Amino acid sequence: MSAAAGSRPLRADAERSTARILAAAEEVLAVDANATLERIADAAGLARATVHRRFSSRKALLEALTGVLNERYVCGLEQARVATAPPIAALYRLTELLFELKAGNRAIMELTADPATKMTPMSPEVTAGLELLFRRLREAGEITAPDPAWCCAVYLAIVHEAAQLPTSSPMLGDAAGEVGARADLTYRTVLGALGGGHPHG
Amino acid sequence: MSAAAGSRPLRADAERSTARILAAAEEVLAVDANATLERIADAAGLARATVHRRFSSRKALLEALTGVLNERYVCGLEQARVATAPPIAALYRLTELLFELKAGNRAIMELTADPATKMTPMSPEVTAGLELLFRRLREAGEITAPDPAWCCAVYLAIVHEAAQLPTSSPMLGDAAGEVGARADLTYRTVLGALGGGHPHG
DNA sequence: CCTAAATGCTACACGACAGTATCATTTAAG
DNA sequence: CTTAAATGATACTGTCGTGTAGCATTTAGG
Repeated sequence: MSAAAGSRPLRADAERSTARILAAAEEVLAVDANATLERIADAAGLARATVHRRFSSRKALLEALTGVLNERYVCGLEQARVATAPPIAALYRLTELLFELKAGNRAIMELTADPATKMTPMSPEVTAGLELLFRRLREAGEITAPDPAWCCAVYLAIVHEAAQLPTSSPMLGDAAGEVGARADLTYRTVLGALGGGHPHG
Repeated sequence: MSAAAGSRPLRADAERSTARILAAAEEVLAVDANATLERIADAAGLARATVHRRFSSRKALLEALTGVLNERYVCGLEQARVATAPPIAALYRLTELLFELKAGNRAIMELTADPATKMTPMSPEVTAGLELLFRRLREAGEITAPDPAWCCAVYLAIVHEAAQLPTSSPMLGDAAGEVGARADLTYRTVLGALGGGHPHG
């Protein structure tokens, strides 16, 4: 669990602090990407100095945070059996997991990449997993869009929009609970967007 | 054309300065939403002091910029005859216009709204026009999604993604030029996403 | 219990940026 | 041409956020 395994093992409470800081950062930065370290410290119930003790700089904190997010994506990709399960099932499962893990936080992923390079904030592992999924979807005839990169972009964009959709929307009407309804909507929308044969659910 | 018609008519060169500043701001802020006023001034070929003369504060500049963007949207909605033309044709025309006018700059629109309120940066007029279009699309049976707000969100998200798609993508293969190909892709993707009957082009 | 680690708190240095002011110079417009 | 507006350049102020340091206190862990 430790953020950096390079140094001596941290004490138990210190480890908890890092976890609380990362959680607070995720929560605060999701609302305001330029939030102060002090705001994050407050949300974590800690002093700003402690934040600086666990993370040498703001940049370091952001990188650690994107690391956590990437881990979640990887976890989701594994659980969804993106490489082995029937691709439609994998897509559905992955979508559910993304909403459960609240990994749909697109804004946070773009905090690390500096404005100049515009590099992808997602790890190559995650990108590869997602592209594999959409390649398999295409080979199975579930979608027609030939470019995995485009598929990923559309998928993540729709996940983001579905996550921000107000609970009162008629798009989330029946059946399952909060996350289930959003996942369902995302699933159907993405398949339609990428040329799936299901015109509707 | 003047940003604020409240005061005496500006001299011709001053008016040009404001225009150049707004153009530079649009260009620079599209890359880095937190760019300095000095960077904007440099891009406009003006001194930072001049920026402060034409716009009383950074906030004022941002508001003026979103105003310009909103005007473009309104212009596009009018030209596309969103209220009167056959809805599919209006959607296609509007999409073309958005790419021509480079109005797809989603990031800039979110600069005005402070993180707390999370209000929509688009003017009610634009929102109403877009929702009208999607309501008409639904009534015409072109899409099935019942929530206009969801339709708008998905539409704008896909426009944004299509705008960022690299020119080398196989999704932009044949037929028309740059903007035409992106508009075409957006059009097909959106209809599919919202439950349109066209599984592919 | 005892030691070392971790934290809270305060103060401070440093840099970045917004905004203001002044003056000389250029430029539009009558 | 003549006047007033607009600009460039420079300097200055004030604020905010990051990062550092020191000290007293609390807490984990042997």
